[in-house]
Amino acid sequence: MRRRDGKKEQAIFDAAIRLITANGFADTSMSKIAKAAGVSPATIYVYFENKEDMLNKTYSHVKREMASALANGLSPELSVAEAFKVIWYNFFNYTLDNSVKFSFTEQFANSPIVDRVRKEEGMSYFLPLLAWFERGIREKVFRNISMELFAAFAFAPVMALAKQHNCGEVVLDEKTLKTAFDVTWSAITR
Amino acid sequence: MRRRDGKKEQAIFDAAIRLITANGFADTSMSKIAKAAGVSPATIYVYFENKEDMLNKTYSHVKREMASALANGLSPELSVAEAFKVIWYNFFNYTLDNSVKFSFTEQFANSPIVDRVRKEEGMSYFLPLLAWFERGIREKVFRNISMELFAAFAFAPVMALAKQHNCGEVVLDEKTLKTAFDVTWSAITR
Amino acid sequence: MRRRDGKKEQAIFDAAIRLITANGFADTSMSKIAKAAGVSPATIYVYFENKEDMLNKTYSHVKREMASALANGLSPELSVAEAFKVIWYNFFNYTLDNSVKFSFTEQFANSPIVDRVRKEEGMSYFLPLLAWFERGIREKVFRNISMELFAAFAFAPVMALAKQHNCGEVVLDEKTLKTAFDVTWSAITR
Amino acid sequence: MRRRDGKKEQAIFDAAIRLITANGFADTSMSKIAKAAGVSPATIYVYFENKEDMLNKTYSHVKREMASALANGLSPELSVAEAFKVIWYNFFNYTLDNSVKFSFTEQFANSPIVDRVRKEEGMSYFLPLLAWFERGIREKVFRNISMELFAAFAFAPVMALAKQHNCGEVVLDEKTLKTAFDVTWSAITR
DNA sequence: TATGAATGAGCCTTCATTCAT
DNA sequence: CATGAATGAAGGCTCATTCAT
Repeated sequence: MRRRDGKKEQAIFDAAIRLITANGFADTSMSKIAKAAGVSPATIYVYFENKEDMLNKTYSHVKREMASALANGLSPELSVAEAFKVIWYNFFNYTLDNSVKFSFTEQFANSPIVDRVRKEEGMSYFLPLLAWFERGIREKVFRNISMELFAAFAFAPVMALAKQHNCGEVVLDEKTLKTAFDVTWSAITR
Repeated sequence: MRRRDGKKEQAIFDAAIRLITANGFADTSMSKIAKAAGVSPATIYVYFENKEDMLNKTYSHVKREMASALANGLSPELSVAEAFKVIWYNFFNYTLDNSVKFSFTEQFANSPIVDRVRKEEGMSYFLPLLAWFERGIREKVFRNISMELFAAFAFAPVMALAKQHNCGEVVLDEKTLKTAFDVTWSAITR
Repeated sequence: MRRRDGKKEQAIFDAAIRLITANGFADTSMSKIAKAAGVSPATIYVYFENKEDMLNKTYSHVKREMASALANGLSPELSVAEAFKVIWYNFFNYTLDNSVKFSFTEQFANSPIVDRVRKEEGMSYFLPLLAWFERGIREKVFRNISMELFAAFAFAPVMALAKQHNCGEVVLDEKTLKTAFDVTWSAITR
Repeated sequence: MRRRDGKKEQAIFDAAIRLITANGFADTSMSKIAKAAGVSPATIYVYFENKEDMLNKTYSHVKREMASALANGLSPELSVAEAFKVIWYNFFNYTLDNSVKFSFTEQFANSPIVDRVRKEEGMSYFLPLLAWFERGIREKVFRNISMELFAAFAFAPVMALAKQHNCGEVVLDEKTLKTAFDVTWSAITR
């Protein structure tokens, strides 16, 4: 008996992300995903319970990868300011380098298709970053605001710009990026 | 000969916004919209060419209404600072009072379903507000940044918070709102 | 109160013949016919009971016209041979000059859509021509065969050629026509 | 993995031929064909791309069978006269024994529904018979006329009579058949 | 495990016909 | 008489999922 084939699962993930991002969840049939992944439609049901389960697992998969990317280069020796800068640029770079995956997750940010449980699970991957925020408050580097407010001002503008960049509506060069960071910094610090 | 019934069209708009926001575009059948609007499925095709056309026209309809709400209370005598405050609070209030319509438009912000033409048309309704931004730059109230950067920092955080509020993840009381405005203001001004 | 408008009825006939010939009966909607005829769909129901009735009446209309065309130039003084030649060429010319109407009737020759009653009515218009056949038998010009056999050999080949001509598969020049007539003549005469 | 079931395809062919001949193409729904064939509507789409493709393939299927029937009993030793007689009677017998299939093909002889490609493919099955015609010309048995004229006079009357027979308008007994053949023979020979 | 065949349910859309003016 | 709006019914087709191998 063959074991589950990790490569097949990965191929299904990749095909699903690509097709769903391009055409939307409902307009992406299991057959198309199967064909793009090089497997039979029935094979998908070996790895996932059903279409919704496949989406949820794919969503988690991407979110975990994304959270991991954000933490890249962080170390306890860094100052809060340095750490924030690292995270902020990591975020920007991830969205630009992985625009398809980024768009994929954004598509479900306000959608009822991905269930609440998975979304919270997705959030949880980012919790380690939260420690930096709390330290920033304690050290009186950041404004004394709630985490939600902080996140909204620290990352929502980045995401908005990244989306526009991926659509080709805006060009984000080195200088613009620096300006964006400066504005962000002046918003969240005392 | 019967005349076209504006009430029917409005009923279709309302039903479409409500159902599509709740279940997504693809999972909202024309039959369900028709039933919710109290008309026959075929009647929808009297007012719209097809499902996609219905979505596009509904999108425009909502965007126009939204832009109109944002301009409420504006007058040329206001200072830039006053005008911005009016617009910002108008925006916040609209998203809170019309959470369904706001979610509806957000659902298509990064989706290929609503066509580019309609999105640009939707944008155009907001152009009058642009004049205030340009005046703010001229008067050296705002930072000297591009309109895209400005919009990202002035409104993306509001939208992020509004979404969380509508999901029940965050409570936006008077005080929080004031804080949010202050942070925004410190971000975009010199 | 206005009386029924013959021009409208004629316009409906013309549109129906043209569209049904081009696209078939079932693929020609009442709305399309109405639009092509420059009237409202509801207006068609002033002149006809329903779609089937419209087809049947159109069919009769064309058949009567066709029978009339075949008799053109006939007169009692002609010999049987002369009369047959007139009819045969009339038939040929009609099919070539009125290829759309000819195709229209052919479309229903073996179809259950036009009812039996109308088909027999259509046949009846051709009865006057039958007298010439009987006279030809009596005068021992024609073979002593049944009317059905006679019709099959006298006209079926012409129709087959006319159809091919209208499809562009065959070119019928003067010389070919004469040959065709000669072959026909040698088939049906003693 | 299940294998494709030739019996299912044949059942679909049979049901389609029967129903389309009786009610016409447009008035024969895929559901009805499926039910008559004892399969699910969706199953038809396993074997055919769409309704039109199903019709085209069914048409080809019948044409091939028909051409095969016409060649039954032919052998190179036969004289042209003998061979023609064999073919002619084969044709007649086929139309009488397979009146439904014959009507089926006739229904599309002058219709744009079956595409040109399929019609030419259908024609091609009859090409082997063409050799006999050419030999008949060479041996100066047949008149020196084009193939189209030959076909029109050799077979169009047969077809016309067969149709009337199938409608019950004419009875074709042994003697009538012989007469028909004699008339045909006198038409096409010198 | 892996797969292509098979399917019942459902969707978008069209249409012949009627309604109301 | 004339008409555009309105509609219930039906059709072609797709799809998520299961079957049988």
